[in-house]
Amino acid sequence: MVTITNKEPLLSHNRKFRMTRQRQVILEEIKKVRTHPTADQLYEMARRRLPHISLGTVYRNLEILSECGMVQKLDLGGAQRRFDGNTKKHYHVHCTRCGRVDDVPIEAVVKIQTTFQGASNYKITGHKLELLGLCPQCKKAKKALTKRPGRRAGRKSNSHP
Amino acid sequence: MVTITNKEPLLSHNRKFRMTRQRQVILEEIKKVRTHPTADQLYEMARRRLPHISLGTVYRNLEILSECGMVQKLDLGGAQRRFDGNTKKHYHVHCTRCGRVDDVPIEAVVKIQTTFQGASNYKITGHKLELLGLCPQCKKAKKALTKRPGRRAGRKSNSHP
DNA sequence: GGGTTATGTAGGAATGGTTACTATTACGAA
DNA sequence: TTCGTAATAGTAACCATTCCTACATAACCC
Ligand SMILES: [Mn+2]
Ligand SMILES: [Mn+2]
Ligand SMILES: [Zn+2]
Ligand SMILES: [Zn+2]
Repeated sequence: MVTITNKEPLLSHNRKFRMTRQRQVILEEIKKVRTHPTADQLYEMARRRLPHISLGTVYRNLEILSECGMVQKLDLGGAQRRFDGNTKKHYHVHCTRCGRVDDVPIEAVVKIQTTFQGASNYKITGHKLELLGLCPQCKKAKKALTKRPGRRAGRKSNSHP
Repeated sequence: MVTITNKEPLLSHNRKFRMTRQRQVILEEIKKVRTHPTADQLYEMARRRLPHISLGTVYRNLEILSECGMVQKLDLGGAQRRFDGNTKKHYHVHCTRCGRVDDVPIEAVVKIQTTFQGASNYKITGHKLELLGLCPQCKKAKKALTKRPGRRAGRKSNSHP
């Protein structure tokens, strides 16, 4: 269980933000899960506690919270952006069958950047690595039935059971 | 200069497509550049030769051409998808300052996947690696003037001079 | 060739995630 | 409390992408 202080204001550069009830709830909800939810998944989660919160508020606060380093904005390929309550740099695995996203508990390999340093005329300063594969569930499903493996993952189908 | 046959039909699985004038022009234009253009950049390029072509036609044909393996669809982070006339698997560098995208002429490192094979309970089957850095132009600009380094790259600002 | 059906085409309309705007409300300092 | 500012809910606008539909063309059979 994660407890977040709601007394001191958030800081971003030299701008300070209030910790409002909505912002607090969004932050608590994203810290609660490991599912890398999308903005509208978080909207649904927050709405269970604040039925009048609006989707725009969720988007705006996720932007602010990531600006303050309290959450991480993920830009994995695909239509919808995802958010991560874990702010440490880490890699992700993306299930190619159901769309689920999980952490890969290995620290960032900076050696990758040095490997590629001379390969182009760019000065390499960072990298983004995303692993692709099959989650445990889909491994089993794939092994069992060799039917057509479920067409492209629907928009809201990557809930973690 | 790249010449593409327009006599034999394109094949995708067991579906065959005609090589229409529009499709031909789009293919020629993307093969002509190394800039990884977006769909509407290609629309502008094609429009210089076919003033009546529509944006939807460009999207549809890029989809078809990538399905046939004649072009590559790139899903780098960011709003707009990019397309690549080079169909071989290769890595890309993304300039964090101007948004330009270039090739990294190093073949795909499959070792990456084996490194991460046991790190999660996923079966790793692929990976996406994107390098970030400063292009030659922006290296110079950064060194010369330490002014504010140009806000986030505008939508149509990454033309290669 | 003539007729018929399947498939592809171009352009415009619709979709959906995201952001921007506006009137109203909540907060915090004086 | 009062005043000034930031945040909110609700809604409209935005824009990349996808879908729809009337029309055209190819393929097929006879
Ligand atoms: Mn994570
Ligand atoms: Mn390329
Ligand atoms: Zn899965
Ligand atoms: Zn640059």
